[in-house]
Amino acid sequence: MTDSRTIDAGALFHALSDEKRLAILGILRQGEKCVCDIAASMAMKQSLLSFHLRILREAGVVRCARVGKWAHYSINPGIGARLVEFGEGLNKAAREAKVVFCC
Amino acid sequence: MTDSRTIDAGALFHALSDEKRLAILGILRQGEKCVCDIAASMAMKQSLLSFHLRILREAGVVRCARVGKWAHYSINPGIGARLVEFGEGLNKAAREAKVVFCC
DNA sequence: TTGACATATCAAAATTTATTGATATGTTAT
DNA sequence: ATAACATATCAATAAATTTTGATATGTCAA
Repeated sequence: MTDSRTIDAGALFHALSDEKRLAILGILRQGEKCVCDIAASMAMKQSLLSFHLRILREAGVVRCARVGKWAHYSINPGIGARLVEFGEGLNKAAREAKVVFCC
Repeated sequence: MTDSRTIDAGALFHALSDEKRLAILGILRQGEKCVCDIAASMAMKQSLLSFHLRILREAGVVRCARVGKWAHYSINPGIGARLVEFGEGLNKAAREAKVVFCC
């Protein structure tokens, strides 16, 4: 059960921590793409691309729709909200932070 | 120049991709803490804690104020906004995503 | 000024993650 | 059925990150 609700923050951030995966995400910002299109704009071995796509997929960052022999990848709607939520949590904590000198 | 504006997404997400660092962040949500306090609630070698704090610090997630022999760590105000911004960018892209069948 | 303390840094070892090349799986066209 | 294609997976290696133990640095108190 790896849907957009069940992903843990660690896996999500790990998926986003790699430059190549961020580049893939950059390409997907334009819209849905099949693997061959991503490969074309990335100069990257097919098996490696597949590896990175899997990590993004399993972390819930992207989703995949198989259409015949092609795999169409797109940004998972809802993943942005997860990040916004996390960011707002940090904001809230930082705003309310009590500066209690502890030592 | 490692301030809250100049951090790159890769380093930021990498800092947040580790369970122990997320746990540290969880503790800092309560407010500013010195290293000894964090150590007390984390059962973790001092040198290892220092290592993780450095990664969080260099990614701009937390900041450190030295007070005598103590180091006070707190969540960097502004880091939440970075995440919110990134998340909203993804949301926007996902919303506007053209499903152009490419292959 | 010596000693105890808080934290940081360093080098080595352990662990994890990324990359490569080869092969497998499933699909479409012939 | 066969061949060509798109993508995924696997085992081996390479590279990066984390953990450990030891030591260094700076601060405070006696």
